[in-house]
Amino acid sequence: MLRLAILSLLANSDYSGYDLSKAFDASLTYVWAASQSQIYPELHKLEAKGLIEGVDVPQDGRPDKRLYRITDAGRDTLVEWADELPGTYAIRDRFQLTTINIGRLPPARARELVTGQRALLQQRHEVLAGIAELLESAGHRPGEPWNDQLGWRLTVEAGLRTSAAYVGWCDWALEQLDTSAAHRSRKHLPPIRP
Amino acid sequence: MLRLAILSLLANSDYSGYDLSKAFDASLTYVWAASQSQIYPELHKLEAKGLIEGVDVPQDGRPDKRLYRITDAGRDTLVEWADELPGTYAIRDRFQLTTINIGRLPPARARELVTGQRALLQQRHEVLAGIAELLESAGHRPGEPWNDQLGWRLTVEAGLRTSAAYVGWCDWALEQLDTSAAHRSRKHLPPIRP
DNA sequence: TTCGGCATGTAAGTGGTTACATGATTTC
DNA sequence: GAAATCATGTAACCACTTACATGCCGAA
Repeated sequence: MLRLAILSLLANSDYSGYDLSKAFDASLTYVWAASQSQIYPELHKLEAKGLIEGVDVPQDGRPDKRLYRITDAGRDTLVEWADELPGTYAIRDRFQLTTINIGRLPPARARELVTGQRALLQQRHEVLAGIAELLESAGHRPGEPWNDQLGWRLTVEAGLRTSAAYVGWCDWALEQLDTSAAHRSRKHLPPIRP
Repeated sequence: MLRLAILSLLANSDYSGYDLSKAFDASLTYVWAASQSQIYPELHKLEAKGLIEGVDVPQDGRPDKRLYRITDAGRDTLVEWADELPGTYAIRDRFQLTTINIGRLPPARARELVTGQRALLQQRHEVLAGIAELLESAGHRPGEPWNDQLGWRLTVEAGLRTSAAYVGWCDWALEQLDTSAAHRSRKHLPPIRP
């Protein structure tokens, strides 16, 4: 699916491999993570298929680069790939595997882990909020007439809502952990009565 | 991370490879998807490491099976693996790659895709709600004293909240698509004035 | 002079998917 | 008689990660 992600970016503007990698880290990571070392080989494959074309751009003061542009065939293929309704929705959330076993850890450590995850998600939410503002100031606001770019705003909103929900869950989970831990300590350390 | 997922299940009860695969499809899929063909080799690896041990159980009327049980070393390793705070949170949401490009599709098709995704997430939410009820009737309710299994309820709640948020997003997205599509048709088909 | 940024890559390894193979039993 | 369920697996392939290699520039 990396190809779909790359074409989605190249459909808006030209990129070098390096710039693509930056663009992934800056925004697309929140939907589809990709590492540098994946991107270069994928660009070669896309060019071999004629979906993008690269031009060598000499630069002075810094290394030359190869700028890629999407072709007409590339745009057609992008639409084809996007136009598939997936029959399943598979997630893999590493942190939830920890959560399942969180009761095997000491309460203090359990708290630490959830707090850490909360920070990650909170930060993600802030970055996405920034992107949403940028998009809005660039004219991508709800209610726009139908156009090619309209999907970006929707995707950012999905990220905002799911990360907000996740942060909310973290807070709820912390409360749960605290009450459960309290029950245990009450059992083990009953209050002293003079 | 599949090992973590498998050990998490085996920590609660014994399973054959086949049963594990079923258990994944029935519940863990919503956190960590795994296919049959992955599970068998992984079980061999875990047994070779001494984290689980298998016993051949002869059966009549159906093929013999090999039941796996977690070892003490396995429980220790499970806790070690669970006790890692991840520094990043990488998602890969295929549908959002479609969403980015949804403005390139005809409005009717765009609607169809979001509606399809909504159905998937709605179903996921219902299955998770069923699991939550099961857990609660089995005594896994919020406020329980600290225990090994307490994480399951938390994980199910995370699934409930994120899928609910996703369904909410789908509804919002459908509204957005409708208003954008309406703007377009108003442009192309201005109202007739006698 | 050392580090970070720009720019492009390779190699080795891990993780995961899809499809297939086998074979008995039960259900439609 | 065909299909689904139980049960275990293999093989080929694709996707992704981590680590490394190269080389030049500018800033601290």
